[in-house]
Amino acid sequence: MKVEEAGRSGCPINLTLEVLGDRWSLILIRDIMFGNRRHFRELLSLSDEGIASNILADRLKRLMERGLLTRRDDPTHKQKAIYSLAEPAIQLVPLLAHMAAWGRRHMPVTEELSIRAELLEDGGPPMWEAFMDELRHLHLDAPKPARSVFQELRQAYEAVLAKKAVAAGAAR
Amino acid sequence: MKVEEAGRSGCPINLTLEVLGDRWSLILIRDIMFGNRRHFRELLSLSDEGIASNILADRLKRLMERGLLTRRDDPTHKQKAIYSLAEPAIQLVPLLAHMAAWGRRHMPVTEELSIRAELLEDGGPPMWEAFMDELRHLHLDAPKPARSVFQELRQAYEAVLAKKAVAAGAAR
DNA sequence: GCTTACTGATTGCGATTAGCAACCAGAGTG
DNA sequence: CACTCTGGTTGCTAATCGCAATCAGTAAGC
Repeated sequence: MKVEEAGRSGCPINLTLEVLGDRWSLILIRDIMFGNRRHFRELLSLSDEGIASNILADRLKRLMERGLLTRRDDPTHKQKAIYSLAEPAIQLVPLLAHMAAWGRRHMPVTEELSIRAELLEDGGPPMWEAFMDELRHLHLDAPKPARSVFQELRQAYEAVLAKKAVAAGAAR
Repeated sequence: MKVEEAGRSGCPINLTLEVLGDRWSLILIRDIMFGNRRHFRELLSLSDEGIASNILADRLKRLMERGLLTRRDDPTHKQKAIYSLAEPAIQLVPLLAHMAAWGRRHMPVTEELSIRAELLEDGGPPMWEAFMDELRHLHLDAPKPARSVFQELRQAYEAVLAKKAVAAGAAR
């Protein structure tokens, strides 16, 4: 039982790490943000990294307590919940873009999983802002913006998959 | 004994998290980077967050294995080691700047510990680049750049401390 | 109305990790 | 010689991780 949780220090980097400094929180936010996974089962079974259900439940709870996620009932199913990004989580877009850019440069990433990172890096802050506006539409009740970064990312991802399929076919 | 460590997925965000996704690695890099702490004891006893010596030893080893830090002997003391940032770690500057900016906006930070974050945020990419050049001088063998972001940050930090001391004196 | 599948979780349990405290040997200092 | 400082290591306990099994409530098919 946690008695208090005042944090180890008032340093902004430390405090950010106390919220996001584990191996799953940002993975979850990534999946909700870029994969638009809004239900428990989607996050559980579509997870590339294979999160366990108890860890998922725990992280969702923690992220809600810290104000990064919100949860509401799904009207189509009385037991279904919809998880949404709160504004602080939406503002992680630049951070995630930088993280992805760093990983792409220094880690053995796969092409299809890093094409979106490349796009986001090239797009820079204007693209991030557009994406954040779109997320505010999808997760908060903001109006729908003209540009859909979400669609741009998806199309680029599918183009790579298609290209790889062609290459695999030619090699046969 | 770890048999293999191929990673959970080839996603750049995931791979970055596998290296930096814990509560101490980035704290260490922050202290080496912004505090210029280069020895084990400095990192151990000047740590605001109070890292334990075994955790420190483990993280230093891990970060060296992953290519983020290097270690060399200190010529002034045969038992002393000097830890330096490698290029991949230096390239974390923008990431840390964004992390600090996010923390400053969404977490209960203290003024004196966030003034440097504010400066780095306002300075933007040009300041980050200048800082990275300076780090390459301090940690690799690059030439000394004209601008010293390090000094700018330190002066701002000390100015806040001085201001707080005056305020405390006036309140007495 | 009965079965079957799916919903967001919870529980049990072994393995790993975190973190505190004590300790260590080698090196320099007075 | 005694003392301090160096980068660590060891032992121990508590917390956390992560897999598998399980759960009760809901909806849909028949």
